[in-house]
Amino acid sequence: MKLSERQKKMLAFIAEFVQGNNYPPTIRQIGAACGISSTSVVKYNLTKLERDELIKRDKEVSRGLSLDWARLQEVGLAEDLAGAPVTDAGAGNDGSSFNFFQVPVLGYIAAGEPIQVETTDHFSADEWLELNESLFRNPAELYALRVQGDSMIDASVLDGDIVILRHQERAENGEMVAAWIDNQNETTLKHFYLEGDQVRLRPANASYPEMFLPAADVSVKGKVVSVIRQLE
Amino acid sequence: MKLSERQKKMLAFIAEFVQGNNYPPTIRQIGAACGISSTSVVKYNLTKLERDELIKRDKEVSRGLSLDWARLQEVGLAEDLAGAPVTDAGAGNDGSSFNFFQVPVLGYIAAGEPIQVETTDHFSADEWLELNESLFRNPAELYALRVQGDSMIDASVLDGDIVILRHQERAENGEMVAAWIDNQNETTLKHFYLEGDQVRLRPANASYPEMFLPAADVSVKGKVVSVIRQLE
DNA sequence: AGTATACAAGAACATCTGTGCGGTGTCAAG
DNA sequence: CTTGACACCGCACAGATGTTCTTGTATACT
Repeated sequence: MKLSERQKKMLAFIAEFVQGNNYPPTIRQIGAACGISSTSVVKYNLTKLERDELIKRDKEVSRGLSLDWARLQEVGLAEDLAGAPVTDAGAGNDGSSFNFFQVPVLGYIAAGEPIQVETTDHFSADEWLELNESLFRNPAELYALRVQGDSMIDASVLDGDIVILRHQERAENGEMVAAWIDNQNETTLKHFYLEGDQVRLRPANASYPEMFLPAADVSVKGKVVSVIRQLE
Repeated sequence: MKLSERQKKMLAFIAEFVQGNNYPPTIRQIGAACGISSTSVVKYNLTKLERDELIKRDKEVSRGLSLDWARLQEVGLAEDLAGAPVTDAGAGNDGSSFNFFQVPVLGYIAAGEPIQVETTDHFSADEWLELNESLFRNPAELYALRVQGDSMIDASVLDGDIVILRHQERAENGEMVAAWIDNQNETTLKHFYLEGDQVRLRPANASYPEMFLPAADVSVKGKVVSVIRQLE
């Protein structure tokens, strides 16, 4: 499955629009935002996206579409979309009288061996955390992942914890990040170090090896800003 | 501000519909679900709700409405809307709710040497956490404390973490609790073990000693149900 | 060349959907 | 009794919106 630039743009716009308006855009709005003059072309691409199960659509229903965050996470797109900056016009002004906000829980991330992100049964597409705004800045850039594995145990991040990440492409050395490894199609949770043109991904567990990769093969998907653990 | 039964039903239906579909219902769908035959009546009541700022509406936009959960919470309606199924037209039901609540952060608790803490005065709480109800049951019993010290570090609870506790007098052996030590007027965070008529309070850090006390001198103030850490 | 496939445009079409307006019944105030 | 606000109903209508049909342009493969 390969997405065209246009389709990615559509996904980004939908994500952004929904976040700003609390309801999805119309075909024509998508077209306008993505520079597509014809409604049929939008539908054409929407159908593609639906075939890939990246979105869900209710036929003949106005604004009857929603993103499938589980799948998006699976193909490594969710992180980009979740932190999408709200730039475009038309997207909403919400009164922002909210003093709390929602953070999408996108799925699982490997803290042990990098694993294919599986978004099978455990994860319901719309799981959200509600957080107090005072604790975070720029909540729109946040998303959450459930930790799978124990490789970050020495950093006091345990299997099953929820990590909250801020979407960003760059990280300082030593920060805990979600890193996407290109040729392995995997996202993993590690300490990040840029050393020349190499990236070192360090687990916080002596029984796991460090990973050394060409910087070009690693993209930072976000930085961990919070850890939440449920004990009961 | 007083809402009619019909308006409450409409709110409940909207909440439920959005939960199940990820997009809002149309005026006609609301009407059908709430036993309103006329679209204008729906609009009539919708306008009322918007005047009270319980919902937000974009005029001339299909499905252009959204609930203002902040306000709903404010007027104490959020709880009612959470699980209330609307009998008529079934939208997807979904156990999860949008309910959230506040947990008072009461102060500091010692994870090293015991220090004094006040656990009764909710109103002087210097800070509140906003949490999603889906994560917890019986939120009224919850409160939070900031951890001071590193004696629980082996349990992955660090200095500065916030622990959320459920208020309860009893604990199972091994659970992490906030324990009040009578003759010292102190509360401390420890693993709890009842051994005969003695209580053993075990830190999760080899450099701190266990405490052995008469059961009569120790009262459990609550059990840790969650740990939250801010990294930035 | 011939054919199949992916992508795109534009216009016509069929619904969907919010709005507006006239009308009904109730109820309390004048 | 009359008046007026309030809650409600039906219905017509315009504008919003998804779908479909036809046409055109590339590209890859036979």
